[in-house]
Amino acid sequence: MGKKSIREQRKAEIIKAFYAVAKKEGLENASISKVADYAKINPSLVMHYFKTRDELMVALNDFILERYLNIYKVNGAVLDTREKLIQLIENLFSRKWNRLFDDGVFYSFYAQVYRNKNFRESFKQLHDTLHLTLKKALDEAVENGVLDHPDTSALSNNIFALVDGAYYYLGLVDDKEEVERRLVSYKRLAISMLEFDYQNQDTTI
Amino acid sequence: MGKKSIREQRKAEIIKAFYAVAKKEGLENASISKVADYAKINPSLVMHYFKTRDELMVALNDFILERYLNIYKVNGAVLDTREKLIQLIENLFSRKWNRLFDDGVFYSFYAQVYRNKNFRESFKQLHDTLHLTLKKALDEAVENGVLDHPDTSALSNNIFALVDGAYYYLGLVDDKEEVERRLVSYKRLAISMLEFDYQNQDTTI
DNA sequence: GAATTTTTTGAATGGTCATTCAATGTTTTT
DNA sequence: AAAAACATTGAATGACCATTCAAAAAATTC
Repeated sequence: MGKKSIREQRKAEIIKAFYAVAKKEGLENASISKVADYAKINPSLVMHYFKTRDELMVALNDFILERYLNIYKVNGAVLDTREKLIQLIENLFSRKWNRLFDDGVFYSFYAQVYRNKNFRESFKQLHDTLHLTLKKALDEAVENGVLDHPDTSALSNNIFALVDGAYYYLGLVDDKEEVERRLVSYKRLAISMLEFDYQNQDTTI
Repeated sequence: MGKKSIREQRKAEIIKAFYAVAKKEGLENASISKVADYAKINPSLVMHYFKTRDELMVALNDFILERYLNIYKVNGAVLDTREKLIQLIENLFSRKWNRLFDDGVFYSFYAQVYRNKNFRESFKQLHDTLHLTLKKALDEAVENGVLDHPDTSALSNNIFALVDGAYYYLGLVDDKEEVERRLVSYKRLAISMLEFDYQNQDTTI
């Protein structure tokens, strides 16, 4: 009895409108009215589905984190050759091309991590999931004899540090050729990290 | 004739108040009134020295970038021993301890890089300066025979990628012991990057 | 077509925002 | 003490903000 609910679709629409406005004008300037305008609905409708703007923020954050997770989704490929392993590493650096969300919006949310414990925890959980996924892939490579490394967990973390740092800097670069050049350098370093001969390393730091 | 101007000191005070409020409540919530309250002056006085809020933003950004530059200021030490070189690299990872500004505020500004070309350019210039400073230090180490590396420019960029990525992730970590553990791992990797034997590396990527 | 449920609107709220402007205070020089 | 230059205030502006609420519109069931 009564009208069929389209609640979830509407909410999704609103979140996407919020994202679109934030992308264009910055998260801090994405107001309820602007979002409603963009979605061609009444501002009250936004408030109907999200009691406060904060609720909308959390929803957009979840939306972004979900997309972020997809970016690094492991293609089911079995890591049984050196080439596939290298391809996996290189894919980590190609966020730019299959990017599904805006870096400006992402870093705006990231900035909140320092003031909001909930944000911090969900961000950390996401990143740890990503790191763990890579670790598992590396473990598979070890099992298949295409990688020899004593600590795949540390290796995974280190590779991600490089990826994150790379994109942090590349966000500042306009020149596409410079971006390409840097990416080659970063990728080469990441791949060299697979090789590193820990036995010869001085551990007395 | 007339009153002595205290313009520059007042402006500095206001910028610091702006920074303090932004640190506490987030950049997006740091309004003129709140800044004036914090500085115990009238909101109009803020507008007297900064015609628009945007002008205040730019001023705070410059202030932050300046501090950021100081963090990595090279201690005049001559890089003539292996230990000093390693110490220099390790210092890059100790932002946490001599941190002079808030990461939340910093990343809020960084997020603007994606929408504002002026911000992007000043950020890039700052980072390139930092990278170049490290490169010069590495060159000195090469001259003094404590480092053997074919491309100190790339090495400098790569080390910074690791530093930036490291702090990106560490911003998510509450547990101090975990931070320490990670730092050790990152530092070890950075130092191992000094060693890397490029002659043996497969360059057909 | 009445009852029910959900969607959607439109008008109103009070608060805060950045910004303007005229007036007042304060310090220095002559 | 007058004049000049600068610092500072306080009141007012209109725009926009998130949020509330009651009413209307639409769709589904009986």
